[in-house]
Amino acid sequence: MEQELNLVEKGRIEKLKKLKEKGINPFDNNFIKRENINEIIGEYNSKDREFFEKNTAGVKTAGRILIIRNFGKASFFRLRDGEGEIQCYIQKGTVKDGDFELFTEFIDAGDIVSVEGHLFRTKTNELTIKVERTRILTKSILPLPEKWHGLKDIEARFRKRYIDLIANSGAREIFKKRAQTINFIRSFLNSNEFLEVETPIMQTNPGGATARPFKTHHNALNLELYMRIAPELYLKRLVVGGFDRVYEIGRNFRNEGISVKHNPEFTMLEFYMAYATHEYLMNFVEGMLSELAKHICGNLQIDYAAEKLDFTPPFKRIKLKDSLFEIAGFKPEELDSALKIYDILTAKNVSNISKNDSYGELLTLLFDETVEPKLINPTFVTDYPVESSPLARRNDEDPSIADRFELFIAGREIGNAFSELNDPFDQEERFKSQVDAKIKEGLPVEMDDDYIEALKQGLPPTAGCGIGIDRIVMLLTNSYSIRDVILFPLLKPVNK
RNA sequence: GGGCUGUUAGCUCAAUCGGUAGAGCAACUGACUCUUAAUCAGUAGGUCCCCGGUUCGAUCCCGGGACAGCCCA
Repeated sequence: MEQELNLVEKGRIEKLKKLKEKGINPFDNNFIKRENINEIIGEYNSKDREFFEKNTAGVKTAGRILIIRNFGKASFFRLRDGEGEIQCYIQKGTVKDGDFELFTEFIDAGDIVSVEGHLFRTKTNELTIKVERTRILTKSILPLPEKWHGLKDIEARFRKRYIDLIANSGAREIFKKRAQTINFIRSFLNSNEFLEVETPIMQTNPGGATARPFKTHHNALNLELYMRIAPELYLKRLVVGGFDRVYEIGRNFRNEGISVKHNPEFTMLEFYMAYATHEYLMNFVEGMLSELAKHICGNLQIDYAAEKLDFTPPFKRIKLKDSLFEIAGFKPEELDSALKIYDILTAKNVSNISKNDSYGELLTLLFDETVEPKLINPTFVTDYPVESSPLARRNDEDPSIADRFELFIAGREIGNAFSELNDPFDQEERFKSQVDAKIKEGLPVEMDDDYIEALKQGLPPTAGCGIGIDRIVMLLTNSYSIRDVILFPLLKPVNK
């Protein structure tokens, strides 16, 4: 608060005082709009000049002034509300005596004002409100960013997202599309008889994925709690309970690195469908995403960075091992033992590998390294080794692979799905080895006995799928960084 | 975690091979009743990210730190 005020602030505070002296509240309330700006545009944009000469199109709206162009005895300004933007024109003579001077003296770009008047078309045929009454609703004390370049500074855009949203229409568009994406997915699932549910975010035993959780504490119970890393195990309990189709769209938390692809909190869709298989879900996901792309982008082909992504179904499908041959170009004899793969990975400087890793785990790592970045168009990869799929059902013909697929788009993992393992004894065994492995990594896990008990109660044959919403929104909005699609991404605080 | 880059006026950016900085927009004053980044004339505005060091003198050189971006692991 002791900071030096800049000149603009000083001037605005001076205006504030003068307004108060005149009995005008610069932080007014009690204005009800009759119409939003996009309603005005929707109704009158098609009407020509003659229409406005013959008819009086009265409007009463409000918004933030973006820019003012002043001409002595007249003034143009642009007004924006939540959805729309329109030009206004105020002229000495068309407003009450003294109101024009009040406007030019005290109103600045950035202020929020109400506007009442009639529509007309300017010389250049722009739909414009001729202002007859205007009132300041909120005085803005801080200046807007530069009108032409907007707010460019990446850090400032994230820290002060409200300015980014005022100044950069691209940012507004991204978050509208984000909302539309979630709405679309929700209604798609609802219309397929899925039930939306909410499961615990604070958990005593974080499971359903391999990741470091955030820790928190409940005071009254004196209980260590973790922020969930996935909702999976709770959602499947609900399928046991008889909700055959459930989904949750919600925040997960992973206490790991931050990158253009990772934010510590991110949004996932997980849905579970009883009496379905992972094969069935591939078709289902394909349908959902292609309709989503069409709904959001108006097209099945969308631009992403330098790539063109084609969401036309059917998506390419390939077995994990085949992809190493066909896409990465390995020869079968190069990958016929764990040791050989280990050597290839070591040569590629891949860290976090060990000679004790199983053939399947190494194969998956090699896939991540060599195939994943090349999967540009939507591609389902199937036949994952069972070792890297601890919650997935074993394939009936080949028990070394899981009935699972992952979906890749633009070189990134977008979704992960499988036929759920519902054999409580197999699950218990796999949990045990998973728990051992996690403990070795120092992760806080224990056996989820309650989940095993739920499976003993009987989980119907079920398939489930998780889709990263942030990453989907990145694709649909051509965003390079996850931070562009999260309103308030995590940043370190700046110490003063 | 490592490497590279950046941080200068409210915003977008210059400049200074070491002599305390400049433009456009925004602001302020004046002119202007159809503009579209309005125009014209003028004025004011700076902890050059922070802390040390070298130096007669540091925004610039050196060391440390903060935050951010990109790349790598």
